[in-house]
Amino acid sequence: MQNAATMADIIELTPTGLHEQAASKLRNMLVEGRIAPGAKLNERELAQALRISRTPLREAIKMLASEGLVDLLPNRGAVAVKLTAADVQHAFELLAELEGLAGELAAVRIDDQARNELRAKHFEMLACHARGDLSGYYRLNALIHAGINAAAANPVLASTYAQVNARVQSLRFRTNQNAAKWRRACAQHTQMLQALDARDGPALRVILKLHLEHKRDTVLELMRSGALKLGQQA
Amino acid sequence: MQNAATMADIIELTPTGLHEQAASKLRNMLVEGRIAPGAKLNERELAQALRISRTPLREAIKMLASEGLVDLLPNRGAVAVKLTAADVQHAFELLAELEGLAGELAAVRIDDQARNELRAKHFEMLACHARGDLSGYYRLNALIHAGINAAAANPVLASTYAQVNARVQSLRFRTNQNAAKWRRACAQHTQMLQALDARDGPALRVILKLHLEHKRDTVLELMRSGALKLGQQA
DNA sequence: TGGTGAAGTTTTGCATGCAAACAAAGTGCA
DNA sequence: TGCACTTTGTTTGCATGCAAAACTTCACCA
Repeated sequence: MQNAATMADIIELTPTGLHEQAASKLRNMLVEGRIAPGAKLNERELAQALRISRTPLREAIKMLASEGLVDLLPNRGAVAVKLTAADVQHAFELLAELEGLAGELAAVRIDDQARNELRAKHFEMLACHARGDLSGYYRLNALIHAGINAAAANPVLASTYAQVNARVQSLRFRTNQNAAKWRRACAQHTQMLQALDARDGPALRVILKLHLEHKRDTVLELMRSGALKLGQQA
Repeated sequence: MQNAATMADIIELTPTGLHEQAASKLRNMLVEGRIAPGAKLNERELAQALRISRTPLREAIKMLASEGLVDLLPNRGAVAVKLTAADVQHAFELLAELEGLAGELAAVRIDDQARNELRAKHFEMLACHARGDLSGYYRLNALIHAGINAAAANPVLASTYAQVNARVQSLRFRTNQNAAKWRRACAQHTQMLQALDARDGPALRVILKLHLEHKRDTVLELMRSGALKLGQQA
């Protein structure tokens, strides 16, 4: 009968219910911008597209509303949140703090294996930079930041960061840095690794906070120049 | 979208929908401990108690799950989250940081009127301390911290703080301080006001962070001594 | 012509019904 | 008695149906 328990654990991988599947798919569509900011979420359409009924879909939408990804309009359904410049500033103001805290904790709590793995990913990322491989750079960059958050060993912090980050992820997604900013980001990443090696929590906090503030500026510039594109998609 | 949030707050008077009403009531019951940690949420019972059908109730439960107030067990419904000591430490680790950030921002952004109002509440709170009026003290204490968070003028921070705070609110609720800790808390509040007057953001950050860390210790002590009581309610 | 209102359509919100999963009690067997 | 299996009742999860609200269309009138 231990077999049954093991089986249950194994097939835990299969998405538990339709509402969670729907929430997951919609979440991806929202953060990737496949559902444009400001777009209305038609229940019947989405239910047909996801091959489910409206009931679990509505439950999923309520979850996304609590995560701040959609707005609920009374008797008018849900719309994908459309961030203003102020919203972005507020979100990054918080993200910088959260990532700073994660870094300070990670510097103290990380073990050698995780730090070595981060170092490996760091150099892979520098390789992507050298080749001009932007998508590979972003992938590794995200993995490094996720690794720092994981090393902080605080699940509440991790889930909170993920939730706030999801709100601005679609904007970060579209960011195309220029060469100078890209170099600066890489230099900051090198500093991060040094702070990690020195187990200097306060230093890593400062670096990460600065790193996020630069990212904020990049996103805001992009928003101001390319805001029409996003708006017209809605 | 602070616009939507503000609007929603204003017309909070009009009950928007049954799912939101249910979520609000359940949230209060969970935060106040009227639904014990670990307790199962029976859909039919709750639906009858709230005089609604299971459909909007289930939507409300999904929202509470996204807020971290209940756990969703596949095919087994929802249970009120039961915090371990580690959970509490993680939550306060984050709360201290969030409140510190709010303080640093508030010290710079607060206007004279709001600061005067905070000062007034501060002295009212000291009056409650002098009279030994614990419940009045808690009420004013909560208002002061809420005022600082509001003065930070960052809706994303505010809602995030509220969400994390809700998870541990039921524990703070039961906290009965001893005289020495109570005095220390009051002294810290006086320091807060001084930092606000000096518009010294970093100082206010440090004070608030320390304040929350002390609160964390108090809650953890209470948990260890009275953990059985909470457990048996489940 | 521009605006107003009324009928029809669509969409949301909620209640209900049904099938599958779970929990519990009872039955048979060693 | 102790244990495995069956059976019954309960609960969850999802689909469907229906009423109210909102949007659309179009005719009407100043």
